[in-house]
Amino acid sequence: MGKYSDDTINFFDRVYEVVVLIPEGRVTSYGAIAKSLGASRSSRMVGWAMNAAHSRPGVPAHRVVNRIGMLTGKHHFPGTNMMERLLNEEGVKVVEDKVENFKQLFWDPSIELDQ
DNA sequence: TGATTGACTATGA
DNA sequence: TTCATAGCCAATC
Repeated sequence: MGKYSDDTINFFDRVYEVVVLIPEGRVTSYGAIAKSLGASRSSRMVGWAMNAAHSRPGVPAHRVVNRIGMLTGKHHFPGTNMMERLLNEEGVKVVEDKVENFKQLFWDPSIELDQ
C-alpha cells in the first residue's frame, strides 16, 4: 500500500476500465489492453486481471483473447464453452477456439479511444 | 522475504 | 511455417 497516489486506481481496475469499453461483437487482445495502459510488457497481468474479473460484474472478459484470436481463457469460464457461447451471442463466430475474422473484429483500445 | 505462477508475446531454430 | 524458448511483471503462496 502507499505505492499509488490517491487518485491512482489499481492496475486491475485500469484494465477493467478498458475492457468494459470493448464494443459488443468486437474483441481485443491482452497485449493491446496492456499497451493502451502504457504497460505493453504486462500483457500477462491483463490475463491475471481477467482471472480476478469474475468478481467484477460488467467486465466482458470473453471479448479478450490472445494475439492470434484464440480463446485461451475459455477454461476459466463456467462450463466448457461459455466463452465461445457468449461470443456467438454477439455475432462473433468461433471455430476450434479461434475467432473467425479476428483481424476485422479486432478492437484496438489505443486507437479507438483516441478517435 | 523469496520463489513460483500465469487467460501473453516476441523471437529464434 | 510450425515449434520451442526466453523475457515480462504483478499477484500468490
